[in-house]
Amino acid sequence: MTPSINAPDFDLAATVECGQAFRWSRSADGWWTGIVNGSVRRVRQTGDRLEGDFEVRYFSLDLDLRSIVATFPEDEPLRLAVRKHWGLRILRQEPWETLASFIASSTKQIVQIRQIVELLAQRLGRDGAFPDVETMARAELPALLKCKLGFRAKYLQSAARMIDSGQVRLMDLAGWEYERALEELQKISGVGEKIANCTLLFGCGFHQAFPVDVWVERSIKRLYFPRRRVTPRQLREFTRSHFGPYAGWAQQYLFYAERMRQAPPEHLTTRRDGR
DNA sequence: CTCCAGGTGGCGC
DNA sequence: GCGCCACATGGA
Repeated sequence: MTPSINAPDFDLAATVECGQAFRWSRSADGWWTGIVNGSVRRVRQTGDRLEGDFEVRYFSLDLDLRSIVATFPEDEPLRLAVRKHWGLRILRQEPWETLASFIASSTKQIVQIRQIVELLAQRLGRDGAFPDVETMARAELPALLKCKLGFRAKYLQSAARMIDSGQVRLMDLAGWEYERALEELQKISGVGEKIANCTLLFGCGFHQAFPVDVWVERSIKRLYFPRRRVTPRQLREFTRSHFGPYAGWAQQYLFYAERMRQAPPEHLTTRRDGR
């Protein structure tokens, strides 16, 4: 019989579908299948019961969601997003796969990011696992282009090479100060503030990292700065000061709520008419 | 066919 | 700093 635990304050579907991970999919029978740290995992949630091949740490089930949300500012927009998607948790993912996935993400739709990550795993990885840094560092550009990376191929290749050669110390970042870790990642060409923050939040345990993409920017402008001009400088200042020590978690609630406002419920497909 | 996508680097101001 | 543009590729 499969192992199971009581997992209160947890929404498996929201957690794996909110845009932070790209290798989970749901079967008709309600089971989710994902590849975590190179191995296949099958998980199902029924009410508060979580069963299957789960890892408590990966799903951040060792953290108390109520305590985290208690650190959020008392504002209505965030309160609504949290209520709507209660149980969404930030995953603890592998740093390299996280960085690589988000390098692949720039100006791509989520369905296409999933496709690129899958192609990289199938063509370059072992047994469907995401290719490690060394493998990616040795990969030639044409091989990466076949994975539909387009202009991102050279960025991914140089990222792998900088990490493999020790110029960027990806595996050490978790123990560093946030600002220093952010700067370290931005030494990589093709990695700016947004991708660096995604990597720190989803892959390196920095709860305060606050990625600002087009959806979050739209959300924040609409909810917090209606009919006002906001410069990039002001936006950055706001996202770093307003949301507290778990700002990244707040960001994910805002991101997912904004996506769900415009997308059909179960798939993160896009509409382009803005309504 | 046209438009656009979890951005970034390089450019001119 | 800020605003603009190119950058590959595929889905709508």
